[in-house]
Amino acid sequence: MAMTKLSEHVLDQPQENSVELVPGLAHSAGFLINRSGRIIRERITAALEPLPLTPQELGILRILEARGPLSQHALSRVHSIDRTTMVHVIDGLEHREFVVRMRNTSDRRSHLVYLTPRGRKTLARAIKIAQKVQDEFLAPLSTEEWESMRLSLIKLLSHHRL
Amino acid sequence: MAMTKLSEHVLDQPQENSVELVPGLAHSAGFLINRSGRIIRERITAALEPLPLTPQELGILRILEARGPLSQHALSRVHSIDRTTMVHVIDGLEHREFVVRMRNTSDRRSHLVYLTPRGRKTLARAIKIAQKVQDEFLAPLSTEEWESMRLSLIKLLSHHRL
DNA sequence: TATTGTTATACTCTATAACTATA
DNA sequence: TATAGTTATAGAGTATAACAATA
Repeated sequence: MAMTKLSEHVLDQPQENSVELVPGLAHSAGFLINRSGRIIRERITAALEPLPLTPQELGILRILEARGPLSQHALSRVHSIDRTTMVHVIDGLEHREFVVRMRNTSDRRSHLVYLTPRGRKTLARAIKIAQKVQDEFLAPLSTEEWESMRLSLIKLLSHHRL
Repeated sequence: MAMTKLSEHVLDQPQENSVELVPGLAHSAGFLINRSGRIIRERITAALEPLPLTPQELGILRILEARGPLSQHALSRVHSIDRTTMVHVIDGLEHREFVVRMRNTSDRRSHLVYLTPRGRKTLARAIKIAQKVQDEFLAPLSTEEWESMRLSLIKLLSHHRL
């Protein structure tokens, strides 16, 4: 359980809310986005732990569901991690029987990664759990506020081609 | 230089833009926020490298400037990292003479961390550099769009007390 | 020659546990 | 007893370099 404990630190010292008291940080995109990202990532990590699945693995299962079987290298490009990192991630998923590697018959250098039925089932559960955490996290925003923020984030990602 | 290379991976394979092609991820707050956070963090990391300063260290210098001298433990609470991690961070900043530790005369267990003149000068340079990276990162958004997103992020952070 | 997957290795960031000095 | 700082250690996540198999 290598969860960080971002929440507990400050909860008992609410007067030290860094956003309110450090004006510069309240205007820093890097601070605001990364701090928010850390909070939701921690919560999703904790919520998915019993499956067990990490947020990163959830992302990979989602890509496989949407795009069908992919080679490890293609998967690592879509997911923006190094192919050497992907080896270990797929090792873990295969060990839990959420995916299987199969030789690509048309290019025997590559392995195609397939979702297993068990992987699909776990994916469905994980999506529900992540959705619930997300709803709680986004609770302070109106539907319109989140939709506006979501579209802005997609604009940023599209523009920077990632 | 242990920078990740999020940009380069996909730039030569633009058709594999994961946001556009994986519908589930385009609605995932965790994915969108963390991916955006990673991009801006990488860019600020690269831009601050010559100072040298990390984004995390920049945050600490900003807190010290806004709040005055703080103990390491107080600083670790405001910045939401463990006090044992803070030891190493302050070690690094002190080694570059951006801060100094001084015994707190009213509680001799604690060290107060002070910004040095050199630290202030570096902070000023770093803020300018980070601002430029931020402006480039936010370029696809209108002023109103970023302001709306900024207020939403602050709402999220305030609500979750971090 | 170039690419895919792999292994070995290392770096960064973070945490936990146990210690010392002080309260 | 409790807290501040420290040290030693470990884990997660990521990268680079070198290699074998295949194209």
